[in-house]
Amino acid sequence: MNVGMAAERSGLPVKTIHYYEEIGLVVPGRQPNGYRDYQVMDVHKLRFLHRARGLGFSIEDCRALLALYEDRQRASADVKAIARAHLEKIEAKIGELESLRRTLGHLVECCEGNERPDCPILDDLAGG
Amino acid sequence: MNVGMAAERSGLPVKTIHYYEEIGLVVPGRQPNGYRDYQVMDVHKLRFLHRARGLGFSIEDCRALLALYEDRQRASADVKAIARAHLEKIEAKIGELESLRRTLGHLVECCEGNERPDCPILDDLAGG
DNA sequence: CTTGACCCTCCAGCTACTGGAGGGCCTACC
DNA sequence: GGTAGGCCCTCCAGTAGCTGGAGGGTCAAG
Repeated sequence: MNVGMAAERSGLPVKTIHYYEEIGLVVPGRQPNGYRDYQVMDVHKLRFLHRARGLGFSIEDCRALLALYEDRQRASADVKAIARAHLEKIEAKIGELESLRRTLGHLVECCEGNERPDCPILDDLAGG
Repeated sequence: MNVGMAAERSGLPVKTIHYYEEIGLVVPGRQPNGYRDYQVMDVHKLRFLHRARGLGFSIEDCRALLALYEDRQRASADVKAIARAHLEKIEAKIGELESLRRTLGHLVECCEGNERPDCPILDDLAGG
């Protein structure tokens, strides 16, 4: 199957699929005319990547997950370790953003937002 | 003052200060020997950038905020608009990450994490 | 006169794509 | 047979915001 069809079935843009091939994630065969030739299993892997990236896993996480996905012998603990590490990163990021939201929200509330030049937001940025 | 001192006083790495010069955010004068020469006001601006970047404002937001910071006539509403737009982006990002956390947290809980190959995480990635 | 700390410029790389140029292939229609 | 449009190819450059390194110059102390 051509790359356009693989894109449609996996939900990934063609350019992204090219990129995944370039970095060795999913490398299809080629048709006699040079066009990429995707098998059903390749499309499964692309969909897997689509979903995993959507959950915020990094490319390197995805590479590891894909290897585990293809390894019928792997222990579920290996997968869980990657997922849990990622979950921790997400939680840290949420904590960070919430702290930002508090600070910035406070500043926005304090600012009159009128024609006058007095602005607690700039004052904070300058002085903090 | 040399870039090293500006770095120390602003809290930014030297490389970052170079970069901010390259993109025209804070452009210092030069000493006769070619070294960068930072004034007190430049350091204020660098600290301003340090704080604003720490609050997650993009470089282009920072450029706008810095222009407003230098403009004694500006209305506080202009600043507030940028801050509020940024706040909305932060809130959207938090919402996204929380949804990720729920999904991923659920998967991690469901996974036995043992020596066996059955793994709901991979099953979800493959089938979702 | 040498050591070490600082400074300079320029280039490459990171993440994960995205867009475009400039071309080939393939099918259908006139 | 010619052409229009849609697909495909490779290669290069750019995005954000730095970061690291190479290869060199400058300066103060001992």
